[in-house]
Amino acid sequence: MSTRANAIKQKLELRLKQLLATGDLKLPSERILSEEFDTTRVTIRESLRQLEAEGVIYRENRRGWFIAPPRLNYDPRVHTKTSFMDYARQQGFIPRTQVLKVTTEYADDYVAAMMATSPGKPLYRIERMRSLDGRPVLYENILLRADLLKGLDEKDLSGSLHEVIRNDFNVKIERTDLELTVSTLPEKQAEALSAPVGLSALHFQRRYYNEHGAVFEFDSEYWRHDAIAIGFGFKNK
Amino acid sequence: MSTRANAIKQKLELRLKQLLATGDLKLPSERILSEEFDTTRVTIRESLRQLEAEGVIYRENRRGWFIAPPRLNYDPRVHTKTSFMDYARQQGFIPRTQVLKVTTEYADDYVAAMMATSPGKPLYRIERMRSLDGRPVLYENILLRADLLKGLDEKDLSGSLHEVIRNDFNVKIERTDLELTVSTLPEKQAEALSAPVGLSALHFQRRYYNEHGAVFEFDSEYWRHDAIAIGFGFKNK
DNA sequence: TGCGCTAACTGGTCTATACCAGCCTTCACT
DNA sequence: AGTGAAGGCTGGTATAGACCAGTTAGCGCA
Repeated sequence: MSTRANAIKQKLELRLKQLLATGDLKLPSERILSEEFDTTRVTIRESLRQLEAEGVIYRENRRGWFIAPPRLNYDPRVHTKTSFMDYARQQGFIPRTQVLKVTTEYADDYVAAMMATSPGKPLYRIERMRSLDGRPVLYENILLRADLLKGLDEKDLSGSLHEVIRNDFNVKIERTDLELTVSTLPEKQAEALSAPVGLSALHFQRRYYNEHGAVFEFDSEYWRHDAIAIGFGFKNK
Repeated sequence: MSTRANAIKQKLELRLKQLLATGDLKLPSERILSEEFDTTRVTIRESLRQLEAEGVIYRENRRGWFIAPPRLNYDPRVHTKTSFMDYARQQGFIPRTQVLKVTTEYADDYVAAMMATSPGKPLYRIERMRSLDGRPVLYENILLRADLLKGLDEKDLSGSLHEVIRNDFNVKIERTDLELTVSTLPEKQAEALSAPVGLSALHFQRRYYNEHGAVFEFDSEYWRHDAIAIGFGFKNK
């Protein structure tokens, strides 16, 4: 394209390479960049937004723009077998899980439908935030059937949830299904991740079935779009 | 949030419901909206961009903003078995495939590495665009080992590619791996889809292996982010 | 009736400017 | 040395206005 913003974007990409070479991960401020490229902040921001949407750079609220770290490679199918903590470490990240809230509630119509159960069923709700190398990347909202997992809310939930379920409860994870869409971070999630509201995000919805075909867990996860690459392989029958 | 753009976004969501109720899928123009909400086009556009990023609305170049149609539900694992045409029709869409370009070329270093073969190998390159109900949603760039699929470039490629491979060639699709990231539409892809450059997109990279473990096909696909929901289920071993 | 030009309308891009809100460094005082 | 207030930095949001480039509908002429 021959737009101003696009030309600037390409020049910025060169600058990023230079920065990376010197090990500097912080970009100059928008005002400095707009002087350097002889344009206004609005246009510079347009270029920066493009690079942000590509996952090349990201911003921290009122602190500045930074070069994006490598993505976590993620196979959604191993979620039940290998914990987040484990495979993040395998890829050289320092992962952390923070439990934000654990509550008990009762299924409303929507949740009851999603979990194929009846409204009013008691549920545990767990909200967690996970980070890589100190950078928050994932917000999860987990709903669990309290009648099938009584006492789970008093366990240590800062590690692998499925390890806890496997070890301390008589529930077998038989089947999983998931839906994945590209959306944006809602307000609450954005705040928890200290990310701008409306940042592009990958939204997972997951259902876990026990050996009797009942949904005992229903998750909603928001990942920063620039923090993750989904990858997996399979045999063709 | 208490920002102006966010308040307007919420009001817009109400307007969208009203429009949907009357069956009208076109939004009023930005100028009219900015008068209606007593603000400037810049702010209105910010609200519209948010809704666009969520996949609620989309725009057609210099024609206006429209309410987004339902997403195609897509299981990336059935790609080899069921064709795009078939499962789109199953979900009530009218699909169309348009072959943009078919060329022969030789593997460069990057492609050779991705296909685990040597540079210089002859390849067919197929570029296709696919649409649902007349709306372009997918751009694909397919690279195929010409030595393993000699003559493929002269077949009818406007239907299922893997059906052609299955029926007319002695190549068995044994295994697939794929990587999926959120990115944006590059210039060429955006043009082919008549979409704005930089629109959020789902980027697939796929590798197909034959029964001898060789990569005979390497794909790069860009989907409009608002046109697709990835969904699948699996058993936990 | 049908064709072609025109003019109005659409979003796309850009300038220039202003003020707000949170972060961070500096420096003076204890 | 430790503490705390101040001020300058950052991005975040908003206004007002301009011109560009395709789209579309309408009008007048053949």
